[in-house]
Amino acid sequence: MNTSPFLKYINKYVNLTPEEETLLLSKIVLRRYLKNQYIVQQNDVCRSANYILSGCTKTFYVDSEGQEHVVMFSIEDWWTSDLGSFITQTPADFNVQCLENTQLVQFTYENLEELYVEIPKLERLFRKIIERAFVASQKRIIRNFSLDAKERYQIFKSAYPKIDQRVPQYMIASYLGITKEFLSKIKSQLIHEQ
Amino acid sequence: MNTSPFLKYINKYVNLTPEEETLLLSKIVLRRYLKNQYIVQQNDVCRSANYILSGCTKTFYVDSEGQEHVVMFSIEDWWTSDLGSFITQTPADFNVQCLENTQLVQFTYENLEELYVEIPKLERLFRKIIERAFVASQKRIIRNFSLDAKERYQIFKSAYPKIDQRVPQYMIASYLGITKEFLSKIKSQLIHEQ
DNA sequence: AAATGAAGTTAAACTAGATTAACTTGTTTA
DNA sequence: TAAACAAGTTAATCTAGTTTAACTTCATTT
Repeated sequence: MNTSPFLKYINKYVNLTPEEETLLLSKIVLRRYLKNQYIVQQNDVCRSANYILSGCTKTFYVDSEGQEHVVMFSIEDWWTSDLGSFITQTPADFNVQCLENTQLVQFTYENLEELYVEIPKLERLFRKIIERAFVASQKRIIRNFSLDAKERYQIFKSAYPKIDQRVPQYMIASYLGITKEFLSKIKSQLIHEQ
Repeated sequence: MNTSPFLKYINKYVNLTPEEETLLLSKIVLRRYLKNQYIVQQNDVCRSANYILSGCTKTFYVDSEGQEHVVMFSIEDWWTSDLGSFITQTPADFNVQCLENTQLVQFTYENLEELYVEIPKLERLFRKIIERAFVASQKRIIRNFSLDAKERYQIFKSAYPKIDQRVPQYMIASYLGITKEFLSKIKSQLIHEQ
């Protein structure tokens, strides 16, 4: 597996010296998961923060009625984890499952804590990454309240055109907070509209 | 205004030396806002990250139809800002308005950037704060999809009993993503249920 | 003390989206 | 090659929550 996309990603945020890069690489694990394998399971403690080299995952919650709710999709060059479980090392609320064969850069909790001490610049890196993730999450809350399902679907498609084509429609419906039947109706409306 | 609750808050996350505390205090501004004043206005660049010493704010978005959508409430010992605007120094998506007379500890963008360099521990502080905020935001998205309005209201009341009593009901309805009329109906149901 | 107006309530009519169920299409397995 | 199954579609019926509108309370202004 090739770590250069990962180092390139890191260097967009902070400039690491060659020694720091070596140290960083010594504390990660490269790992392959097959399609349908779980990276995290609800109620287990999430042991890793994961940067995706290739592949695709969904993060989802199974409610008391057994219904799945997709929180997010993650693809190459982005992160996936149950962050709440990871940072507190307590049982996870969410499952993270591979939708394709997936290659990851994994940080264990302990290694990441050590890295924060050894390379303080990484605090800045992860601060910035999470700032952006938080902002995106707040904007999504607002979109869910101020837009109807058709508008949300159109925004999703233009924001994540790659995901729309790689992922089953019923999961996209779940991400949008609607049923697969209603997504189907929206799509046929969009086709017949023009 | 008394900064000790603020320093106590900071020291829950990181231990500052007396010199670092002095430096930190030299780069903050203490400021009072009156009820109804705006700390941030939609489309202005958000100039400050704000820790609340006393008072209460709402963060809200006005959509293209002129409808208000409350993103969050903030009270003492918590933060308020348009983080997306603040970190990128671009126009704000949200308004932040005081619901009571409010006392703030304000960081300008420039001062906070300087502080991150002068006291790298603060990177850790803000990383952790934002991690927690992000986790809460993700959980809220899931609640909005997996619970009905009555359940969301009950969770809101038990999670934020102080806010429920300090804030007009129509704003709480907006935060929950429902109309004030429907919140009214839910409340009368809850009364007549037992 | 009357008038204005913001916040909240109640109830009838309405709609976005859910539920149920029957059907299609493509894929995997026996 | 048929059977079983997962993913998606269509359509009828149903419901959680919206809209509209009339009314109540209480605080503020004149």
